[in-house]
Amino acid sequence: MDNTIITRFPPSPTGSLHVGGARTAVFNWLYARAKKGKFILRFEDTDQERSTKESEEEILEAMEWLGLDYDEGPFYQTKRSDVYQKYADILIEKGLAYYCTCTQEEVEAMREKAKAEGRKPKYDGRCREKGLKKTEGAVLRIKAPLSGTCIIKDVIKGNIAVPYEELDDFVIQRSDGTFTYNFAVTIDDLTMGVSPVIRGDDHVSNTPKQIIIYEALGEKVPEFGHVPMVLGSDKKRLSKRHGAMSILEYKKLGYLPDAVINYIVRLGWSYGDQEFFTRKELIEKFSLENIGRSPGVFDPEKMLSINAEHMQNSDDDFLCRIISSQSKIPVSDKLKLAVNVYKSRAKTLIELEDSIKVYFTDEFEYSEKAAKDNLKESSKEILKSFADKLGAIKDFTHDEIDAAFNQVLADHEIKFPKLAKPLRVALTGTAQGAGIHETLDLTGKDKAIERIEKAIMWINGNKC
RNA sequence: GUCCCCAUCGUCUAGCUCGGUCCAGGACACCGGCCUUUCACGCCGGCGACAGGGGUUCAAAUCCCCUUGGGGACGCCA
Repeated sequence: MDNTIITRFPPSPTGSLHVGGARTAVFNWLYARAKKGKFILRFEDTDQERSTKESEEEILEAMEWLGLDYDEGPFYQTKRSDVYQKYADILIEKGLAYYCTCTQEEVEAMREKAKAEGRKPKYDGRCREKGLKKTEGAVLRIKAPLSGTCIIKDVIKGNIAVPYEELDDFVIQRSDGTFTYNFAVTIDDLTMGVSPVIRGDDHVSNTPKQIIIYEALGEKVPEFGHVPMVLGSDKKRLSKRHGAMSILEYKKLGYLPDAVINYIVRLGWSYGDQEFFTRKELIEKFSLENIGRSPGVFDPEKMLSINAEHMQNSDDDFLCRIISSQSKIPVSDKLKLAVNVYKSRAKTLIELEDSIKVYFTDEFEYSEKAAKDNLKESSKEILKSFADKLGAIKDFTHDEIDAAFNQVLADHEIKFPKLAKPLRVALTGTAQGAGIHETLDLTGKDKAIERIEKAIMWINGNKC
């Protein structure tokens, strides 16, 4: 018809969207966006036992959070059996599919035997030429080529050759009338015009089966792109214990969706030495050719640091809105200032919120060590005289504050840190954080005096 | 067992298509230092890899073969 690129993401709603799944979703989405094509969402829910509505909703929510919008769907395989039946009938008519009445036990026995003889475990095709009619308990099998080689044209891995002898006459329709995964996927991709089919590495061995179906139907075989798996730190397939939790967990942990996408894409794909990408840049620069061929290990630390980088590069207003919605602190110039000053000190949105909330509440505690080291008897007078000077200030400007600093410093014959450090602890409860001017600005004059007095009381109380 | 895929610092990777510019570059982590009232940020420097063995070649991380290692798949699951 036309050359529009159509990609798809086909999760089975049997669990949440985790890192690996999200990555193939992102690759498909990016490629469609990069090529100005279409991105389709399709739920492969033919496994009625394990599919749940909750999983479906969670996947939808995760995709929305990541900003992976789709142009068509979501489609549901369970609602498309009539389409599959139509194509199965074509195959039967062409004599390229046949009914088989072997029991599962019989087939299992064949496989055991073949295995024992050192051959590939497979169905031996005993019903292939029997011309059996459809009967209770019969399955529909495809007539697979007996010889020759299947060439998978893979845009990522290059051509892959698999001898047809490796495959058997696999089942395309179960005895209960439902269709198997390989058949449903193929018909879906075919009828939805999907190409390239971008999916995980673990599907390469399914691909020859699907090619057999396309060819039996006399249809054009799409292009494939198999992306390598994501591994855990032990080089084993990623699982919960490696931190392969739901992608939504990262939202809870305070990650930015763009950072998650950046990390996930860069794991297995590269663009020279560049590490940091905005979503826009990714769409501009993404290409299938630059996806690597080897599996990659998921590194939570690197993802964290990419997130920190995205935080730093984020617009203050944008960060402000997120912090406000997650913390109930209303958006204000003060919040914006706080975000601006603290965003380079936080690796996640949660850390950011934690570090600035002291400016929006009167309830905060001194960190034990910070108080012990800085709120000492010797700091009392210094703090006291600074509070007095502050009280006398007319304009709460940096110049006036500096003047107050200098006076206190001169009066007590001390260096700046002797005042600044206890002051920061008095104002924020911790020994580290923003510069003292920013800290004062965020606290406000009256609150600053109040907190200094509170700190002095604390020193007095602590003494006894 | 059989088939398929893969192999550069601890990890993600550049380089491999067109062998020499690579005694291998960047990033995370780690270790020093600078900046600085603190902590971050930033900047500078350090540590650290072509799995092994054979070829081909004047020359190999780059091409070929073998070995080893890792991953995946062999269902009326997806």
